[in-house]
Amino acid sequence: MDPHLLRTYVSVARLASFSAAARELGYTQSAVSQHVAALEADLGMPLLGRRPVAPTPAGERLLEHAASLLLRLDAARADLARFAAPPRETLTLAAAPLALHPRVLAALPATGVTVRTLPRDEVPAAVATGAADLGLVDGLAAPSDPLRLPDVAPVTARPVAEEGLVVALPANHPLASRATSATAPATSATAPATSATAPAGATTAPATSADAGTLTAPAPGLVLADLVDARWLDAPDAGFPLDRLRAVHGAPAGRGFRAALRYEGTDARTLTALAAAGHGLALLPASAAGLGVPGAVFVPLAAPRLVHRTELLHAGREPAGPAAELVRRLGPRTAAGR
Amino acid sequence: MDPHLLRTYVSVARLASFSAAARELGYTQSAVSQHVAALEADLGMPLLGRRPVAPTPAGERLLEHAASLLLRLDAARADLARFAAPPRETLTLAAAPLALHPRVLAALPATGVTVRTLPRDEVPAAVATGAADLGLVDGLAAPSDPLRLPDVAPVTARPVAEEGLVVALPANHPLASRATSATAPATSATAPATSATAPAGATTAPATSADAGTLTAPAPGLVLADLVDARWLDAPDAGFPLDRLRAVHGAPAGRGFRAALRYEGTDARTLTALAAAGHGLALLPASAAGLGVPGAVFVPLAAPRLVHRTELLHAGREPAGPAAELVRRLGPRTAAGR
DNA sequence: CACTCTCCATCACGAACGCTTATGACCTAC
DNA sequence: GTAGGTCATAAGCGTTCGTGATGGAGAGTG
Repeated sequence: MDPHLLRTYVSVARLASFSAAARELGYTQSAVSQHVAALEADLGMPLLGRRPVAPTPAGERLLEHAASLLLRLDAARADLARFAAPPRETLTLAAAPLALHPRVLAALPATGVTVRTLPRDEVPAAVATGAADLGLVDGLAAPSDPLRLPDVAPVTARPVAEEGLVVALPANHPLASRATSATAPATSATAPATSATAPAGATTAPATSADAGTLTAPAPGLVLADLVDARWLDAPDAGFPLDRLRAVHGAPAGRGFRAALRYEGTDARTLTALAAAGHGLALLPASAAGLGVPGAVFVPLAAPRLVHRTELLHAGREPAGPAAELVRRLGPRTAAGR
Repeated sequence: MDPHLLRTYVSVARLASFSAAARELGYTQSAVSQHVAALEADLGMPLLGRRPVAPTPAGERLLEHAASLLLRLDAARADLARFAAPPRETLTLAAAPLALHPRVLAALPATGVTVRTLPRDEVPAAVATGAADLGLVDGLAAPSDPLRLPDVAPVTARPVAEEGLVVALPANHPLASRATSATAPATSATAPATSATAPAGATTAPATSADAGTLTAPAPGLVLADLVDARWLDAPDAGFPLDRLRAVHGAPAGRGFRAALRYEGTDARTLTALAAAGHGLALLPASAAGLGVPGAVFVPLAAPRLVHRTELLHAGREPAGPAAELVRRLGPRTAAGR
């Protein structure tokens, strides 16, 4: 199980071609063929079906292991390199689409910052391999529970903020009347000041309701179970995967929360605009109301009791340089939670 | 970062000797020297100080990574091998010293079972590498919270049981009067029936306090904070590491919970006997009262609100063979918790 | 059906690598 | 000072690894 062989195997499996993998890796097709043969001989089982080139069941299994192993290998390299090199002056921040919390924006240094939006599950890898100094990931969790991050990469997580969840609707949607606040503000402020000062861990109650018309008799929010049969935006890279909603609701994978329009991209504002245009519902953090999307209505999610939690990731034990400063500003308490 | 080089590096660091590592690995001392030199050249930094042979700070860091990487490499191998081979007939169970819960004992098949007690942090590795089919780990956690397992190995955890915690004392200890029940039963039953039928997740309330008189209120149990200055048994392989108690109490590492006698071993009954003999306090699951150690008194822990949680580990997605049967008997609910 | 194109497997060869033996430099013990 | 231990270095040599060339197997085309 030489990592070299694993690397070529992963390439071959991904490209479904020995020749293409050879081109990508700078090898000869012959070498790639020998690599795969060596790996299959080492493990004593076929890994790839030829013609067409596709992984066997065992090969599929190996792909999962190999991805994790190679990532951790790179992460170890990066960690050691970071250990020796002097701390960088610049700060690169990898953020999931909905994770760029106002609290973080307020704590960023004035210069030398690069922000990169990535799909949610690529952020830990970016932090681990050193492609980014810090990462911001978000997700659904019970109040004050840590996020269940995939343990593909060794990173340390610190809580940043928790806030309520809302469902984005077009203004003419039948359920829009349950919104507690008015439509989105006209000014498209980049950093909404609401909840920017809320301490992490505090469950942001849906306070400061604008008008009291919807408070008592009509439901103050939506129940996710009532939206199982609705049409949702399928935005695996920008919002929450629909399977996540199904898991939260307890539905089996593939049942309920049907997809309407599918959005392949990582822009949270685009996603909100699509919801506002009636192409499907979207579950968003409450601060999405500050995105300034005209025509969007946000209805708080009343049940199940979930929060949108944001966590800050860094590699290794303690960050250094500007990353350390940012961590210090965001998290005065070092070991948060259990 | 060839795993071969990592393996030799780990051996050299552990044995603090190039020559000894060469003997252990079946290499020449020269080869080991070249391995280390190659690794240092690859990473561009010294890893070992010579004379005496000791890791540099960067080398210490690499050791952590290397241990995890090599373990995962072995785990991947074992998983693939398991994937191809027919399911085994026998069942090997690796259990932490306090994790062999009566519920599990009751569910074991009649024949073909091997139980192996290991230190707590070696159990996941044993399961991942295939040295054991299933693992049982225990730990302190908030009620219904999953254990925080070190992610050194890719394993799947399922809850088995939760029960209260007790502090083991000798009968003549000043705090022994706070015990709720009498001393250990005379009969040394192998499988205590108490709490064997208690459902998982039920917090064992400290009920039926014995007598009053010590302080203002007749405390029905002990508060961990009152025992910070007591002398504790230091049994890193059998009980809970003292650092774990310090972390629970919020004390900095190394402060409080001083060690009295140190026990190097994995026998829970021995540990209880040491506590009964007055060599120090020990924090144990409530079912330890059934170990049948004469002279031992067990006082429930009233605060902080913690439970002794037991989880079952298995490698891969789904177990096969007798392991699958055991998992099925223990965990009717497949996906437990969040 | 022949032809061609592309794909992957196999063979042979040169270069590079990896391990061993042998030797040197250095330290500690007596 | 010598002996015994350590680790580093050099030379030798077998093995491995990658390349280039060749061959068989399908797929598409006329």
